[in-house]
Amino acid sequence: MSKYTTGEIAKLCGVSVRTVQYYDSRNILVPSELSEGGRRLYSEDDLKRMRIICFLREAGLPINSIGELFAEEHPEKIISILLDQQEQALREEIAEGQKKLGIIENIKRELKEVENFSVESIGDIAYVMKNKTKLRKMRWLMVLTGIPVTALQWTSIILWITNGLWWLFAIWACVAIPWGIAVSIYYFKHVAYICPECHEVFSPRFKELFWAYHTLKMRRLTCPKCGHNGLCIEVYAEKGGANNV
Amino acid sequence: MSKYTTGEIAKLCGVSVRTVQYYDSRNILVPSELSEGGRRLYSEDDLKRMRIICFLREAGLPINSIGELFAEEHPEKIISILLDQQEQALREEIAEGQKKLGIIENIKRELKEVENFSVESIGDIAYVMKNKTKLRKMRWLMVLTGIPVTALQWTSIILWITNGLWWLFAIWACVAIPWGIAVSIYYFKHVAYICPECHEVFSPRFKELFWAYHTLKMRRLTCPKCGHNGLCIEVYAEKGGANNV
DNA sequence: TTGCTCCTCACGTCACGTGAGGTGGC
DNA sequence: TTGCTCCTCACGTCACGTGAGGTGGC
Repeated sequence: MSKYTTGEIAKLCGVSVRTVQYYDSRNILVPSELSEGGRRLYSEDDLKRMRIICFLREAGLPINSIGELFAEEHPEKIISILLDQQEQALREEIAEGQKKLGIIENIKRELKEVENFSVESIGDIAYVMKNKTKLRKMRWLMVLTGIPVTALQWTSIILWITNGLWWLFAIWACVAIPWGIAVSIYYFKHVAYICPECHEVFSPRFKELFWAYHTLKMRRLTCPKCGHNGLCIEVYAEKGGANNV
Repeated sequence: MSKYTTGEIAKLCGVSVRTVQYYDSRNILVPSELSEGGRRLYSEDDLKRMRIICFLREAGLPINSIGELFAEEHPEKIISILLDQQEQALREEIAEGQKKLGIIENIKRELKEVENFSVESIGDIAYVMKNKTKLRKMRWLMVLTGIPVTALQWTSIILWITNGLWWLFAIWACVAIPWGIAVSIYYFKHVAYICPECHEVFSPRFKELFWAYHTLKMRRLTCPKCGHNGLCIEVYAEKGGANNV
């Protein structure tokens, strides 16, 4: 019967000598014999067992579980539980990793649009990302409530042209003007802006907001804190005031 | 200027008090003030910084990297490097997780076909899995080399029936019989079997092998080690003999 | 005065890696 | 005798969690 030394077991299983020693100390794989000089001697069965241990470790099973499996009289009872648990854990781990990856990719994308980068810009990106869905929801809500108004607008215009039916357009005007004001107020109450200079989140005056130059995501405003005038990113305004984020 | 205690910072950022204290000890977020009683007092800026730290931690960045980012005079130089590194690391982590998941699923599938489960059965599964591609390759090789022989067979049979061309079939027989023998020898030289009882990997005699009852993956054989007779899983025979796996 | 919060050690986690200093075995 | 392998401590990793024992602040 051939005997293997620590180093041989390690090489045959593709692990370090330290790992083999560690499994001994943790009672996962205790050598079946010790030499007179105190060296570990492993049997053929030990090698087989080590191969099984390494295989299960490749699947990510913790060594304690592997140890329990070997200690158990009826391993068939716990093996499937262990595998199910590990599968569950791995799925969560992967999902976690993908979530992190998503955050990284988001940061990278947003980073491209930042001009004067400082560490605080990351705070702005965090703010934008966390409220992105809320802002999007609100914008969609506005588009959807706008559809009937727009439909009425075109219907009334067409009827005016084709049938000379002018009063439908008058009704539309009576509806659309208050609707436009209400919507604007609602919208401006629920958005805030981030100063690219001092990274303050602020809600500007309605008047400034209304007339300011803007793109889809930004608006040229003056920061009430540092006085900087520039393009500010639009975000959803958290309840409780802009400062109390 | 409002000041926050450790507990307030923790609650506002959704972490534990211990975490806030830990970031202080690691110089990631040192409170801007200490009370006379030695309690940590955090400013508004500290809170903002903590938010950024927590956000970057959500992306999985190590706190040391976050600390460097804040220490750096030109963070724009290292932020993209850090993000790229982290993205790379996450992709590897996810790939690693998926590999482990694949192993788990494989074990589960193979486990269903095992009757008398013992821990050693996992060793068998490992063996089967590691040599699966080799075995599959060999089987495909045999099928592919068999195609011209089979083509010749049918061509000759058809020509014999339709044109009375008997000698083509005779040629086929002269080719096919040695071919069959050669292929069988080659095949049986490259496969081994695992005893379901003692988990020994063995290569049986050609005669026993040839006549034994078999399915696609198993063959009824007698184990030379323990004498057990039963269905043994077919595996690829590792070079250097079956025992020296 | 009484809860509540906060403070500082200090150990534990998980599976080893990495020396240090010494020795077995060919 | 000389390399090579192996041995046992013992600390380090990473980001905290979890007590223990004591104190600040309303």
